[in-house]
Amino acid sequence: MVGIADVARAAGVSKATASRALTGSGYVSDSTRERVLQTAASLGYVASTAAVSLATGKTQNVGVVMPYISRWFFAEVLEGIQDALLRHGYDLTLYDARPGTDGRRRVFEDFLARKRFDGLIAVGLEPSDNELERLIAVGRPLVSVVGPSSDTSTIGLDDLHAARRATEHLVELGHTRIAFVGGGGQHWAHVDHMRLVGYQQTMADAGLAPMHVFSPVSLPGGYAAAVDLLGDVRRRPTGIVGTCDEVAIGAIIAARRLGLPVPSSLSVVGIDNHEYADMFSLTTLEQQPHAQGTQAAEMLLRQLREPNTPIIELRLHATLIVRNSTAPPTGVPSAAVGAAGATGAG
Amino acid sequence: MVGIADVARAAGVSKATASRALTGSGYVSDSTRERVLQTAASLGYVASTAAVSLATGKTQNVGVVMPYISRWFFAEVLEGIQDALLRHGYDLTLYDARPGTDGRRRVFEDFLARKRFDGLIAVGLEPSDNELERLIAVGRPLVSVVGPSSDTSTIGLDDLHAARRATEHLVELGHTRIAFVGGGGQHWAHVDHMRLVGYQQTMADAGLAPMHVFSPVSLPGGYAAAVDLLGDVRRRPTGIVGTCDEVAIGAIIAARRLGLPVPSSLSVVGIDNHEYADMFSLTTLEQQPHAQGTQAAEMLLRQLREPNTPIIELRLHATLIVRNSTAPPTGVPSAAVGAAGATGAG
DNA sequence: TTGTATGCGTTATCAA
DNA sequence: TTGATAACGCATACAA
Repeated sequence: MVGIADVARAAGVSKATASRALTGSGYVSDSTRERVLQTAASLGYVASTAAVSLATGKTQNVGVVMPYISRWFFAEVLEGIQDALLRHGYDLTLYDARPGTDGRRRVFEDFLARKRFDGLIAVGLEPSDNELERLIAVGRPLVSVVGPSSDTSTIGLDDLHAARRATEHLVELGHTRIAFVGGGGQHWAHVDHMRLVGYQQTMADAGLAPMHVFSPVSLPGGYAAAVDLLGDVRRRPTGIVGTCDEVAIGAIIAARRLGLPVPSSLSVVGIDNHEYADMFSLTTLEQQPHAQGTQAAEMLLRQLREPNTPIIELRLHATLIVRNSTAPPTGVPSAAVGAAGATGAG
Repeated sequence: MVGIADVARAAGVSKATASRALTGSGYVSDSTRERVLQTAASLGYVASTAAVSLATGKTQNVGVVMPYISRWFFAEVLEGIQDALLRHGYDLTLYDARPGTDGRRRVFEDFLARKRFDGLIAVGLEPSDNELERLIAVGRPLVSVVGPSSDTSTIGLDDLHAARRATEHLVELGHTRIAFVGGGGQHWAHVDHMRLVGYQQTMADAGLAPMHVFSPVSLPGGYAAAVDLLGDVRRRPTGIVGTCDEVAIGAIIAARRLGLPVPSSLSVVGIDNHEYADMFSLTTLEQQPHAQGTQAAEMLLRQLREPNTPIIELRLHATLIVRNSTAPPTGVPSAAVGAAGATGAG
C-alpha cells in the first residue's frame, strides 16, 4: 500500500508537511500544497482510517441503533441518515437491536462499548433504564429520533397533535361513531400510546364516546382488527383513525372485502403518508421520516463540530393530506355543522 | 480511558502477556490468563479498535453496499446480514448506492477506497463496468447477493426457474391466457429480465401465446399496470404472473376494484413470499431474503478465516406456496388435463 | 511461559 | 513555512 511517507518522498517534503497539506490544517505554502495533492492523487494515496483514528481520536463514523430495519419508518429514516452522512464524508455503522433478542443485548454490552464512532443516532429505540444508562455511558454525542428526550437532542413527530388532527378531521366531517385502531404494540409503545391519547382527548372535547380497538401496528394487523370491528354491524363505526397508515390501509382493504365502500360507508384516516397511501387514496397526516433522518444526522454532525451546541428537542407537526378515504357520513350533507344530535344513528 | 497498559500493570504482567491473554493467541498460563481477564473486566477495559486495526490490519468490520435500503427485499437481506455479523462480533458499515445519484459515485470513488472493512457484500448492485472494476480493485473478499458472479462468490434466487414454476402452475391449472406483469424496471433489470424469459420459455413450451405488460417493480406499479390490462375486456387474461409479490398484490387489488373476483375470475401468482402475501392469500414462489443475507455473511466470514476458500455460486430454487389466489379458470373443471383446445375461449 | 522492543500509518508538538 | 520526532494503543517477533 502507498502511505503518506511515499507521498512525502515523491513530493520532496517531510511527512509532517505532507500531512498538513493533505488534511488542510496548519501552514503550508500554496505551491507545496498543490504539489503534495498532485502526487498524492497520482499515487492513489488514501489515508488509513485506522491510523487517522488512532492519532486523532476521531473515526469519521456515526453509529445508528434501531430496533427494526425493514419497517417502512425505520428504513426511511435510515436512508435519510445515510444521505446526510454520505454528503459529509462520514461512514455509517448500523446496529440492529430488536427488542428481546440476544443480539440487542450484545449491541448494548459489547458493540457500543467499542466506540467505533464519533456519535450515535438512536431511532425509535425505547431503551430500558439499563440500556439508556449504557447509551449515556458511551460518552459520545447522541441524537434520538422518536425517543425519550432526556438529556439528548431529539427529533420526532408530535404524536399527540397528529392524532388530534386526524380525529378532528373526522369530527369536522360530521362523524360521531369514530374508532381508534391501534394501541396494541408491545414495542413502539410510546408513540402508539400518545396517538391513542390524542384521539381520546379529541373525542372527549367533542363530547363523543371513544371506541378503542387493539391492533398490532402493521398492515395485516390493521386488516384483522378491522375485519373484527366492521363485521359486527352493531359496533360498526362510520369513521376509523388508524394509529398509522399501514393499519389504516389494512382497514380499507378489510372494508372493501366486506363490501363497505370507502369513503361512502366508512371513512378512514391514517398517520404517516406511507408510500402506499396515495394508491389507496388514504387521507393521512404526513410525516417525513427521510427528512427526520437527515435532520438527525445534521444535528449530530453539528454537535461533533461544535461540542457546546445546546441540546434541542424538535417536535414536528404533521400536515393533513386530504385524499379520498374520508367524507361526511351517510345522511350528513356536505356542511359539517349541526350534526351533533345524531349520536345514536346507525 | 483504560488501556492495555493499565490492565497489565494492575494484573502484574507485561503488556505483551496481557495482550496474549486477552486475544487468546500465544502461550499464557491458565492462572495468569484468568487473572488478566478478571482485572480487564473489573477495569472495564475495551480494546481500541483503531489500535487493533492498525496493528493487525483487520477491522472486524464488513461493508455492505446496496442500491436501496427501504425496499422489502433489500431491508430483509440487510437484517439477515446484520444477524450473522452480530453473532460473529463483526460490525456492519452500510453504503447506500442508489443508481444515478452523486452519493453512489462517491461511495465507489471515495468510501470504498478507504477500506474500512475486511470484506464486502454487494446486494443487487448491478454495477457498471467501471464500478465493478473499482469493486475488485478494493482488493478485499467480495460476496454478492443477486449479482453478477464474475470471479466472486454469489448467492441468489434462480429467477429463471422461479418464473418457470410460477407460469407452469397456471398452465397446469388449465389457464391459457396468461399475462406477465413486470419487466419495466430500469434497475433491478437483470432479475426482472430473467423472470420474463422464464415466463416466455414456459409459454412457448406449452404452445401458448405470451402476453407481456410492462410495469414498474412496485405495488402501485403493478396496480396501475393491472388496471390497464384488466380494464380492456378483449385483452383480459385469466391468469397473471407478477414479476414479484408486490406487483402481484397490486394486480389483486386492481382486480378487486374492478369487480373481478380472485381466483374465480382471475388467478394471480407472484414471486417472493412477501410479508403481505399471506394476507392477500397470494400463491407465490418463496424466496427467503433474510436467509440469503445470513448465508452471504457467513460465506464472507469463511473467506476471511480461510482465504483459500473456493469461489462458489449458489442458485436457490424457490418453492411454490399455493394459497387462494390461483384456481382453474372458469369453465375448466378441477382436473387440469385436456384444457388444451380452449385457447380462444373468453 | 513471560518480558522487551519494534512496527502499524497518522497527526501533533516543538524547533528550526 | 518546514522538518524531526514523539505520541496514539495495540500485536507480535524475538529473546529470555
